[in-house]
Amino acid sequence: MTDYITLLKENDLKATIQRTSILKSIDHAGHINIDEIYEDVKEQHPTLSLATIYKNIILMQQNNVIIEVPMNGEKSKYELKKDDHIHLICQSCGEIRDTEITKEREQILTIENFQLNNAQINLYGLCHKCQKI
Amino acid sequence: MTDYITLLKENDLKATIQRTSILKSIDHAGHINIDEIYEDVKEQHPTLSLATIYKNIILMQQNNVIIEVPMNGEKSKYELKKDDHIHLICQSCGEIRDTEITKEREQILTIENFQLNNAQINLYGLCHKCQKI
DNA sequence: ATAATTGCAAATTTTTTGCAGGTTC
DNA sequence: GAACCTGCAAAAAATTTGCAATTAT
Repeated sequence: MTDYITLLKENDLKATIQRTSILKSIDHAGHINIDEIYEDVKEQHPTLSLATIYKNIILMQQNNVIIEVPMNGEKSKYELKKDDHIHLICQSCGEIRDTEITKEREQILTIENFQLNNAQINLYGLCHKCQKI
Repeated sequence: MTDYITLLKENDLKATIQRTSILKSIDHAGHINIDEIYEDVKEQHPTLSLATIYKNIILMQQNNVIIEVPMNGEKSKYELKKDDHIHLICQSCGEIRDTEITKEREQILTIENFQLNNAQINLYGLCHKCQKI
């Protein structure tokens, strides 16, 4: 993903330098929280305010550009909008890896009397590297 | 579940009236956030302070009495500690239903190179009732 | 040209902290 | 009676708001 301007326009948002910067930061990090975006984005745009980040995070969620990833015991992170997937969160190093919801897995999410809209699956544990330590 | 005093003591926490009240509130609601606990608990114990709730929510999580359920776009809710399970969250009426992670479903949680510790699965959609509306 | 967006500062809301007095075991 | 817990008030942190100036289309 690289054309944030198109991404924004396709979703009925004006392409401001602030928005493309925020998206670049999110895309680059994969999963990132508001404070981290702020630190990140300030390097190129020292005047970009935290209020602008808050406002845009809300707006870009509403317009399906980004997704909130609520975290256990810490601030929510954000990622670029993509199909439902599983987050593997390492409790040792903090790495968040995405993994696909395969067809077989999808069936498992078919639950009687419930019309699924979207799935938020966070698995906490140890990544490959940290298992060896 | 009814014996909150034993539950607390088994997990190395003193059984105060504040703690049993908070647990009763959580247990009764199923899933509930801090403000709701406060409103709830004040009825019986008008002097019970919000600070006490915050302190105890942290403590009871650390001591495995309760679990945080981070929510999309709203404050975290809390539930009594139990085995991993799936939350079915109705986007229309807000109801949160628990459903078991069956043996077949467990397959979704088996992922190469990841040592699973605990699973946080929130499915957003429409409950049976709200599908008909 | 118009409507939307930004940055700032201030307001609000949420969460944490310190400590004197009270409670549990 | 020792250690822990509570409630209060105050502090700190997080988020939202209003508005004049600027920017995107």
